[in-house]
Amino acid sequence: MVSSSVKDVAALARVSIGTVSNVLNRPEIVSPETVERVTLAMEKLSYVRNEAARQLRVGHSHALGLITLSGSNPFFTDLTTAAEDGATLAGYSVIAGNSDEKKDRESGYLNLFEELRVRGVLISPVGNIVPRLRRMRDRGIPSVLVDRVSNDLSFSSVSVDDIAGGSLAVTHLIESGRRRIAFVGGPSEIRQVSDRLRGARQAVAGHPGVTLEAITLNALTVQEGRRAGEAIVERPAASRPDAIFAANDLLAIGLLQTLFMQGNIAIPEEIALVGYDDILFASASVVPLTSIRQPSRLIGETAVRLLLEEADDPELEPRQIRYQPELVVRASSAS
Amino acid sequence: MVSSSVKDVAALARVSIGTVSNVLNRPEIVSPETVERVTLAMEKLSYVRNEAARQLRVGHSHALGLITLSGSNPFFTDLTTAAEDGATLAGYSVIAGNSDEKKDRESGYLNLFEELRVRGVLISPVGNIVPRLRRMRDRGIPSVLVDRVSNDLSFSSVSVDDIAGGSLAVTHLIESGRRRIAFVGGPSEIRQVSDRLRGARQAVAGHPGVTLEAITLNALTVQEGRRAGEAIVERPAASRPDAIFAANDLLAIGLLQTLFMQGNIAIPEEIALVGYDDILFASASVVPLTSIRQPSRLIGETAVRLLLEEADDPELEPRQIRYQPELVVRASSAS
DNA sequence: GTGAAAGCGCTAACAA
DNA sequence: TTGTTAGCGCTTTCAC
Repeated sequence: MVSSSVKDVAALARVSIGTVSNVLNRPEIVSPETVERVTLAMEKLSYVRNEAARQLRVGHSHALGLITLSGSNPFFTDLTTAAEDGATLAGYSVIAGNSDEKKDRESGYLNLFEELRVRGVLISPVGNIVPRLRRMRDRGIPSVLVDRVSNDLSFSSVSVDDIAGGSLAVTHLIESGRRRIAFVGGPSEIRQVSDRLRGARQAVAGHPGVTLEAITLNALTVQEGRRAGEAIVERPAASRPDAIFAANDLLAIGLLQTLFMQGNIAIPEEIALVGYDDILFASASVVPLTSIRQPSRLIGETAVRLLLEEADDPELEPRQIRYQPELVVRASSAS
Repeated sequence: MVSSSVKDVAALARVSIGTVSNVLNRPEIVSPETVERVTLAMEKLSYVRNEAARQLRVGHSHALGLITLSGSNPFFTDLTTAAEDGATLAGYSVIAGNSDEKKDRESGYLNLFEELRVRGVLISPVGNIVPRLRRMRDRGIPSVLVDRVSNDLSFSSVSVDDIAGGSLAVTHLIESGRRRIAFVGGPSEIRQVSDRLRGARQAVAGHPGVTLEAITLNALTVQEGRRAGEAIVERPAASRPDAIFAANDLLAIGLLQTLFMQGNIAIPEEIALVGYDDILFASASVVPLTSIRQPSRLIGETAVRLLLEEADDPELEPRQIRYQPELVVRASSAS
């Protein structure tokens, strides 16, 4: 048995295929009896509309593309869930992919989204994809940046002030008496990372006695956090930092595993630790984690809203929405 | 500007559209020079194939549908990532959704997948969807169950022995001297939950002095774990369990938050705790969590492989693949 | 309120 | 090796 089409439904209901299409798309213009008859026929045949055919005809799909930096970071999974909820409400579905911070994965999803003629794309970019996005916009696929501002402001964005966040974290560390601060972060091409570092530098700038060391990793994962932790444990105690600001909570949890659980370094006494994102596990980690909270759901919902507005009206001026992060103090930094 | 089509490419390259299609799909049968010329034209026009049109023609898409129970449970996000990797290798993309353990969400995704004419679906079901899957299979969309066995074995599945897992957990608790055991689990319609409880019951059965209390929650989330924890804290100490087996790690972490961090109940001295899944955070939680490890990536990869094989050959007999779980002992249960 | 028919972009069978 | 053509299932004028 194979899928039935409008033609089969039309035959069974003894109407034309045009009418079937109408009950599908504008039931209000067809008489109640006909709607009834057609609906019945659809059920009898368990008809399911062929989205590809619909899309081929109308020119674009009912899907939104979303690319995040990670599929396992709770910050992004929350954001994704919120985006899905928002999209569903508006009658769209979202195809979510994650770049794992890799340019070729990012590019692969963009290809897919173009082939699929998605209605628009939400993206937290790795590389410099503005030219690519511009080309897509020219062909009718708008995009909005999530958790990131576009350099040239030619695209809408929904982000959180990462410079302020970095500053918030490090200021807190300095105010609790720390002097040798290390920033542990992922690849610096990722804007979120470089901005948080920038904020950290700003905070340090006003305090002559305070030093800031930047430790650069390959990714923002628990594994990489562990790696950084091992390197720190191996140092002589005197040359270790007395505080670490991790670019996200996953990193911080990795650090906790090697520093505290394996390395027996007292947190926060010997080293204070601040993470970023305030994921659900931050408060329940081995040493409850001080973190910078971001409104993940709000970002996802807002981004979908902006995107859909721009899909409906391509002439809309790009808008930059920026939320402020919030410091949540817990044991890992409470001296 | 609007997307260009094979027609535009053909015109620019001065070939027929059939030839353009051939360089797209079977470049080996067209002469190198022509390939060259057509490729150049494609680049010049930045042509992107219209997947909807291709799909309409060939009858099915290059996408696989995947429905998990949760988008925020690391067990499922790992499984999803593995499935994506496997699918990508085979030239497919995966559209991942999560039911949040809700039947209507599950059904919504199945509708979407049917409209999209995905090549097949991977699903960790909530309700009894076998009839629905059967209907889809009749229409050419095969499916394989993930993390779950079909009751009637008419579908392939890739799962982990949850009864063995539950038994493993509770046997461990009994052997470390616990007598009043509580099972904290989500909705019992979820097979994983009822099987883990079943395993727990089996373990208890052989030990006369041991009791098992089942506490049923609405979902397998950190929040619900907290809720269960609060209820236990409120009991007089004497009537509290001396061990808890949580149906997953998220629940266990929620329990840790209320029992240990708010309620000042010593873990494992007063209450031992065992979780399930061994997610990345289990080892770094406030009291490192004893857990039952499942091969999440292996499940995802294997499921994709089976699905693709069945998509290529619908006559294939269903296969049941079942992995064994593994106990990982950490501080939360080490008396 | 309903029907007839064109055409979206592509692939594949067949012809040249 | 390349070109021509039918047709996938749908939506949408335009008649009636």
